[in-house]
Amino acid sequence: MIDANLLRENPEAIKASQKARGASAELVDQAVAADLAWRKALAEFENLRATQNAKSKLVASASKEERPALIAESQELAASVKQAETLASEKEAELQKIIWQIENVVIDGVPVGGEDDFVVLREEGTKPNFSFEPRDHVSLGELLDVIDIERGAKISGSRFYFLKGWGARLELALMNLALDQAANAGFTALITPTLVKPEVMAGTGFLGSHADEIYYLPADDLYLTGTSEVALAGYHSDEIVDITNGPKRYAGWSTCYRREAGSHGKDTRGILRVHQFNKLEMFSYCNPEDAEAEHQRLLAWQEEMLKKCELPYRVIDTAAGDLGSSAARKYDIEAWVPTQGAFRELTSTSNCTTYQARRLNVRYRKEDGKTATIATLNGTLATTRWLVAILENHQQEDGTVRIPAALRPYLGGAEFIPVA
RNA sequence: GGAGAAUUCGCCUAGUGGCCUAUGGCGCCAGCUUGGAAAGUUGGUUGGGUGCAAGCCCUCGGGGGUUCGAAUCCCCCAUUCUCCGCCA
Repeated sequence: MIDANLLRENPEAIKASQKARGASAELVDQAVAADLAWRKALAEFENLRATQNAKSKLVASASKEERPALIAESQELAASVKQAETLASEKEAELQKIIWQIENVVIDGVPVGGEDDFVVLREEGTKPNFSFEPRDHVSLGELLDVIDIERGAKISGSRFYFLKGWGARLELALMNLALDQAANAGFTALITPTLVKPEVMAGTGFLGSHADEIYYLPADDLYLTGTSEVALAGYHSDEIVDITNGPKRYAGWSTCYRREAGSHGKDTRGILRVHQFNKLEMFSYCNPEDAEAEHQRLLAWQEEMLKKCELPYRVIDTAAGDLGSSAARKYDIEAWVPTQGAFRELTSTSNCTTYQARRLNVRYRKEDGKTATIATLNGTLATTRWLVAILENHQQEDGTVRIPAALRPYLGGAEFIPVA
């Protein structure tokens, strides 16, 4: 949710942001009008209520003779108070409905445009130079017997798979490497619920335009989360978080579920785009003034992981039109996928500023003792998709895959994944 | 799935229709005291909304209701605990 003060003081800034995203600027005008209407109705109700409270108080101390007249007066008042209260809450609901649709205000400097208008910030690592025809991760998966897509489809349908043998171990190794890195950096590890209530899903901003990507269980009115970000953001909802000693950081591990409703025919081969995968997510609650610096720190930790996995990558600054509704800025790291001759997204880190926290009512205490809305940020540290890049970039001519040195301690010291 | 109990300001707790503008303790903050501390003592200590402000309104798990007036009475929901049943 955007800041009501900003709406009152500088609606033009919000309009400009909405335009940059390709979202509705008209919503902002509607919100300003609804805000005025609500405050007017609220003032009327509160004045009536104050009168009623005063009269009620008189009843208690009134004499027997005075009482009936006072009660009669109050009775009359009660009806108009109720009416005014109803009107005020209707106006508030109207305002909320509009204001919740307005997306986060984009940070200055974010590239304008849509999906293809990202800016490449840097490119790191060396792309492998194969002296043979490289196999894609599906072929390698079969050859090494580490990914079983056929049986995944047999029991669950398309976009499901089994990780098997060294494949299963490799994923756990990757997750553990990431978790250790995060823990050493001061993150608190969390294994999160993957079914959440509607208000939490809505609070994190996922029920907007992406609602059809989410699995929903109507019998229980619960949503399956597509990222542990949902649970991590909800973790401190309705709380005042202590960040006097710096940002509160969590490393959340969970299985993630995505319907991929809008992506039929896209990345149908292999495990690049699947309905279920595992992810280790960094999440940070911090002072809003520190949010942009924290964003850079999250990005640096992500790059550290990419380097440990010895993957060539580039960092992109996502354009305004491609940001999620909660994000004010987003950096993606894309790893080189040799058989596609392309960079593919392995991580994403978003600065949600105070937008998400305001919806979920997460605050911190300022130095003057007053409370204020906190800032939230998130970023991927490892996902199942990384296996694609690791397998393809580190393959040898004989089909074996060299294990990056940083992962070996988690795989009993093995240096290669052998052919099955 | 069935039966019962509970939910009060960080924690514990008092409170059965108006004097609740919510009691007391712990913790925390500030003052006094002290060479400094502890102890003692005095005061403060839930949050939110609105308004230029004074102020006003809301907040006793959440939402409705009864009433001139609800922490208190009624209904629904959530969560926790206990017991029974079922199950991995």
